[in-house]
Amino acid sequence: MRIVTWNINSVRLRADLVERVAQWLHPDVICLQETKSPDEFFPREAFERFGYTHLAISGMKGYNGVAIASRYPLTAVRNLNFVGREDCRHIQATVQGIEVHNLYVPAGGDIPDPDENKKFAHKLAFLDEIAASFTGIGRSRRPMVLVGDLNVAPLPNDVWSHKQMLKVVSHTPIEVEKLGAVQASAKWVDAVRHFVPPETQLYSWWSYRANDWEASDRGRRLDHIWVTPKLVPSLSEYTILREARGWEQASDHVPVMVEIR
DNA sequence: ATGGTAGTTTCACTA
Repeated sequence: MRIVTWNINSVRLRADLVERVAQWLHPDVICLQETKSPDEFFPREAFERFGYTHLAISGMKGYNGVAIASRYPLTAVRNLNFVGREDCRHIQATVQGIEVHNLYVPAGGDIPDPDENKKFAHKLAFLDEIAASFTGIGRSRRPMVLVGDLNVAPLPNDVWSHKQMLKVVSHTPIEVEKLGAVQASAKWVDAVRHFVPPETQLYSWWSYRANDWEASDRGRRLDHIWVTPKLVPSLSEYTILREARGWEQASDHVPVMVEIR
């Protein structure tokens, strides 16, 4: 099974780019974040045309929104809400016996201080609640995959400059610590770092604000695929589709793919 | 320290 995660930054604007992702990566399951569309306006026809006839979607007007599109049937579809908000940041479904969780963690604003910045406080609380929701359920359950825009780049080589990013939201020690607690909650294994050693820089997001994203290459790895331990021996391939950042009308995030044999 | 771009909810908000 090939599973892709992609922050698409408006599914209505970029539905056609899903076909290009399908042609490059041949995924069986595509998990999207920031769809920015109420469910009744989700471009179902486009996904069906590309072969993704099974959809689990949770969207709202203008903000957030997550979706799982699959070539195989989706069962046990469920949304979870965190920090008391119904803001379409989680959807889960079971596909081919694997429980897939798709998450869009709050970005957290600009100031990395929960007292000064409510968005940062929300992000930290959100991470705490995800960790709590998975604690203790890793074992004795069906295999699980967690994907999404987690809005944290945990390793020093998940950002273009560890030193310059330590006080920038997405790479602060408190966020890295809390993401680490999420990862420990179900013994999640970072499936991309399973293939790529921590000495190698890896990014999945480049700001729209750079003059030349490719030349400056000030990226961050915000988009992740994690698997439960029993799936690790089955990990067979990964791709971070850097090319997609250069497409016309690109998202600022690129698709990340892992294959599980 | 500043401002840069993109998307949708638009002369404002989120990222």
